[in-house]
Amino acid sequence: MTEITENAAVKAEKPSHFIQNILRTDLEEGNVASVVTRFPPEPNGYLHIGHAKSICLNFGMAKQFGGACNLRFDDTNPEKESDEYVEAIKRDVTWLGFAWDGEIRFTSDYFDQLHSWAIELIKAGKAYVCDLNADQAREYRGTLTQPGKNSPNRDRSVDENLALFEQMRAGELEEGSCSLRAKIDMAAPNINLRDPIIYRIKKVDHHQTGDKWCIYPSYDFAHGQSDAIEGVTHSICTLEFEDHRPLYEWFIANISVPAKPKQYEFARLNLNYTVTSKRKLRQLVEEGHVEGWDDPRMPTISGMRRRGYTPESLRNFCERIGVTRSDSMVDVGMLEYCVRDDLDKNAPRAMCVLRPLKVTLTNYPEGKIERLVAAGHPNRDDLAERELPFGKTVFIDVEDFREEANKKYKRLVLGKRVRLRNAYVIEADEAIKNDAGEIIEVKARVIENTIGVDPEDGVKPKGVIHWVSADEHIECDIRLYDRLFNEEVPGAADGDFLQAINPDSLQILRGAKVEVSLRDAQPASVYQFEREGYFCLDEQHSKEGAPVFNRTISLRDSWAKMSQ
RNA sequence: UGGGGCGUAGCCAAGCGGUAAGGCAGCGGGUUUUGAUCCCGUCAUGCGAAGGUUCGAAUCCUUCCGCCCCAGCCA
Repeated sequence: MTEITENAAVKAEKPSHFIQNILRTDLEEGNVASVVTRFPPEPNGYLHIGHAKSICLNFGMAKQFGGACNLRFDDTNPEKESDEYVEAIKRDVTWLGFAWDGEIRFTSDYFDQLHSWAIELIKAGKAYVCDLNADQAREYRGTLTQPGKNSPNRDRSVDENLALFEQMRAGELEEGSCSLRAKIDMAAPNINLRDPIIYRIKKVDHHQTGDKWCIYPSYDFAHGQSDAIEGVTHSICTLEFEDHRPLYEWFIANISVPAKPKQYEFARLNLNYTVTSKRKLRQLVEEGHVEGWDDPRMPTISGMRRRGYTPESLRNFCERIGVTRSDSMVDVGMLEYCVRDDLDKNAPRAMCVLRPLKVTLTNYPEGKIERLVAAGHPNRDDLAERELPFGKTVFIDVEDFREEANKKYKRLVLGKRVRLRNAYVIEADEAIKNDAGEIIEVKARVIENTIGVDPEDGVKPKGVIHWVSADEHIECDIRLYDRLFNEEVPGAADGDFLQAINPDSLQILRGAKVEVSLRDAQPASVYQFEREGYFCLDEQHSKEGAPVFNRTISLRDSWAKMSQ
């Protein structure tokens, strides 16, 4: 009874997407015994939010349908790849909350098999060594509207092809001088079928296989066959590979592979005000526009992790945006919502004054320190309470005091009352200024007996502001982040995405004051600094006794909206 | 102008011939010792456009329009 109701509710809340429909149908009709997917990154850069969508999809489908998902490094181009990236990718996938089936796989694990399948194609008269160089090959390929011309070497004998391919393998031929091509159709309207290159000479060491090979298979030749070797049933990739599907199927049909995997495509993630292209992200790193791949402003998994985004929030985001075949541009506001949603529920609360203004409580006894207690979270009693030392001098934020203000301003105003969160109601009497006319201190009074209750005289405080004890607190730096780009589609305007970089994406505040309960804060835990936002310790910049906090994201701020 | 895809609200996205789900954003209101959270309400006579079929069309047919991808020995 309950189950039926719950299932019905779940169904109404979250309809299935087309990949789920395909998997369910294939399982029901017995087309596959179980589902096997794979996440196939090339280790040539760090994973970003777009990869998170693919990871959640591939691992998520395996999990939902009781199947398996492999992690396979698609390492067919040693020139661009490195072990640093494979380590980072493993770390990121794990952090996101997924576990791959069995051992890590590498396409390079299959180089021997792939090589013998290439020979199989040659023997079947379906592949040949072509002597055209890259420029010539381009000319022979034709254009989008004109068919290509056959290579002069297209009808070489099997024996000659075998001998030549062996020479390629043995390193006897120069890089670029020739290649192994599949013999399909130079007049095919789909350019991918115009005798695609399946093996090329690259005399470079490989991060996994060392100097064993000087020829490497192309993506097209390696991917589907690797899927077949691993028993992948559903090879899920992005839309730009759609035109490659006929080629994927051609190889599977013409080679003695152990299984017949199928390729399905979905739309990659586009996020506004964000760049999700490994090439561009690498450029930001290499040209020093950011601190590194894990800079908190980067949309990389490692950057978001350092920023304080949680695995749960990212998974939820990927769940919410859906999986379709239509190009879309998701609003970053959706991501921000997911981050706030998770953090609001789970982040312990604390107080931190970002821009300190000294407040002296003239009627409070000199030297007296009260140990007040505050909840760890307003809606959860399972999070530990914390102790707040309260004394004669406190810091509040400069933004929270005005000499005069209209009724909409719900903070401290001269002659008016405000509540110090988790503490007393106070009333401001005087603003002390320096020679430049800047307010450097506020003299105020504590209204007695106002811990947990309103003032006895019936004059209620206008609002609630946060504060930190001047006697006991921790000095820290705060790093505030804003979007890295000012344009919705960076570079769409003049073609150069670097021109769209937001010069104010990082703002550092020195000398902020955070409450003492954060003495042992760890980088992995995110706190809500009440009324300000969510923050976490930055492991790169923090030093012993000199913590630095990253603002993960601000709180929603309707005041900022109405006051502008 | 070849081939392959995609068009449902500002942004995602259900819907698959029976009279437009849900979420984000926005707007209005309530609760609140965070201007947060939470709660309530509101937000497409309309589904890229025009014709057609049908008692009935976002769903079927025709034509048109727009956008994306493909001419690496990258993936």
